[in-house]
Amino acid sequence: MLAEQRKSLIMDRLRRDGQVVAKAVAEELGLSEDTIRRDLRELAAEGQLRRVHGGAMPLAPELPDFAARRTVSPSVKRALGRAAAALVRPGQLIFLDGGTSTAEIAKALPRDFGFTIATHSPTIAAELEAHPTAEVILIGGRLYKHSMVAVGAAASSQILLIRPDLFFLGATALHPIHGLSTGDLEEAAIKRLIASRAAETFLLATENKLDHVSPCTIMPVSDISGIFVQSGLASDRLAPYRALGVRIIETQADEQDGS
Amino acid sequence: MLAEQRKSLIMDRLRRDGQVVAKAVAEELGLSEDTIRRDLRELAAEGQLRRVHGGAMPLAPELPDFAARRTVSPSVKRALGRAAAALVRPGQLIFLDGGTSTAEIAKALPRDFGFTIATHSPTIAAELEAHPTAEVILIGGRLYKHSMVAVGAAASSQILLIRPDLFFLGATALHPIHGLSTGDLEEAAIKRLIASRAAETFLLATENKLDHVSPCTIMPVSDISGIFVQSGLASDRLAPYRALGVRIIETQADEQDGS
DNA sequence: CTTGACTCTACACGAATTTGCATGAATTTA
DNA sequence: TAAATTCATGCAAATTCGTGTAGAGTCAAG
Repeated sequence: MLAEQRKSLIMDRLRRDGQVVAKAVAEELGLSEDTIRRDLRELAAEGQLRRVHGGAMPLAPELPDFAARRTVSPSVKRALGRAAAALVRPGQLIFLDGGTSTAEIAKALPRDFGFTIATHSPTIAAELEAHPTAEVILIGGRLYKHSMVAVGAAASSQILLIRPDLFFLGATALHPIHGLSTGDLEEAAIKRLIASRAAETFLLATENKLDHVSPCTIMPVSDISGIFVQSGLASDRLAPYRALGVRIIETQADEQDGS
Repeated sequence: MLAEQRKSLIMDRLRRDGQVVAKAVAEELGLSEDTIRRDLRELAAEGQLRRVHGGAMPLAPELPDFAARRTVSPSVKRALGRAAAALVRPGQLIFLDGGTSTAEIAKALPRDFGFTIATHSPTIAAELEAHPTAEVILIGGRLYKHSMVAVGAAASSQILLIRPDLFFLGATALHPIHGLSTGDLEEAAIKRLIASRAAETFLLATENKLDHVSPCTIMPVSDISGIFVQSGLASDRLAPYRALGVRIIETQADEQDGS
């Protein structure tokens, strides 16, 4: 185990969990706490993290807006992201929608083979900067600030030039009768367009999206191939969706809930 | 076994695993560790990887490269960014190039009136999420990972649809005779195209860019309207540029030097 | 075919780095 | 206040590093 490798693992944990506990890392890696403490000290000296008693914290106390949205269900979204990323196969073209759930997919993408990611979210694209093997296609257009995705005619015309194998979609609301919906008309149009181009479309849905309705309809539930949800939901909540012929993929969140 | 063959195998491993352990490679190939170490040293000298104790790591996983570039002169870049942002007028269309200097412009943009920012850098676009009054146009295309900007035919065709009032440009090198240059051919082409569409083009140049040359030429110095530089440079270093009819805007860094 | 220059590899050895343990100080918790 | 963690430092053992050196292989000129 290389020292640098440890440090990058520590930084990964920090970004993922928002904190790092020295003892936990030491046990996990089978090394002495001294070694981990030394790493933390050096990373702190490099300005990579903030040293605290027992471990370390990120430098910036997380952007308030981002933090607020994260508190919804960070570990659940991670689980959804991991499960979705596992569908990716070498050489495929994957379209990632904007949003915090799909951002988790970007973090969990495999690193041992090549594929192409298309996205109209600059946030997702920036996230992929560190990825070693992913080719990235950025879809441009007028940027809809609230959700940070490109929309409009320019975005549409670029989307028409590609044909993704998989489309991982986020939505504000999901309802068995009213389908997928979101708050902005143009955003809904773009999502619909991407789905029409993609061979398969999958939705990532946290519990708070289920059985809700937002003003702008994206498409009926039957138009998507599958929905990723957290495990442990009552089966009668999922039954109406199953009845529409949609695959429901339940994902297990890891034990350690990030705060 | 040819040396080059070993090196490319090492690079493959690095891309695949995100790390390389000298000892492991030596055993696998039945060679001495010395040989592998030599290869690693040479690859590091070529800028292909980052040498660490026990092996090697990719160049920019944790963005040490980015961090290193920042440490060049954070307060100077802030000063350049502030001065450039001060040129922006209400209602204008501003094109921001990718890079750490132009990112400082994005941070310093006025917040008391409206304007439009176009950029082919998802990093810059993400930076503008928090801006209250800026409209953002994202230029898409194939993402050139190293500098995180969209390039290629798709990007070009979108740029041809807009006509910016100002273009704030970054470059790897600046030379009175050889002009502006950078390391990638496509990146140079995109910069050139944007400049040809913009009414005025301004370069942000930290001291380390002056009187250097990179492989791919962007354009002659005389094609740009002005260059932002830090104050306190020897006047004979700037004279050759002034002689080309280019405005030199000197900017005063603030007292508190970041780190 | 031989010679000489050049390159590459393995081994040797001192220097530098890393790691785990011990100790006493500092901090947190009850 | 007392007990329990956690921390920083010093130290020794192990690993890794860089340089110098010698031997093997390649290539071209003679």
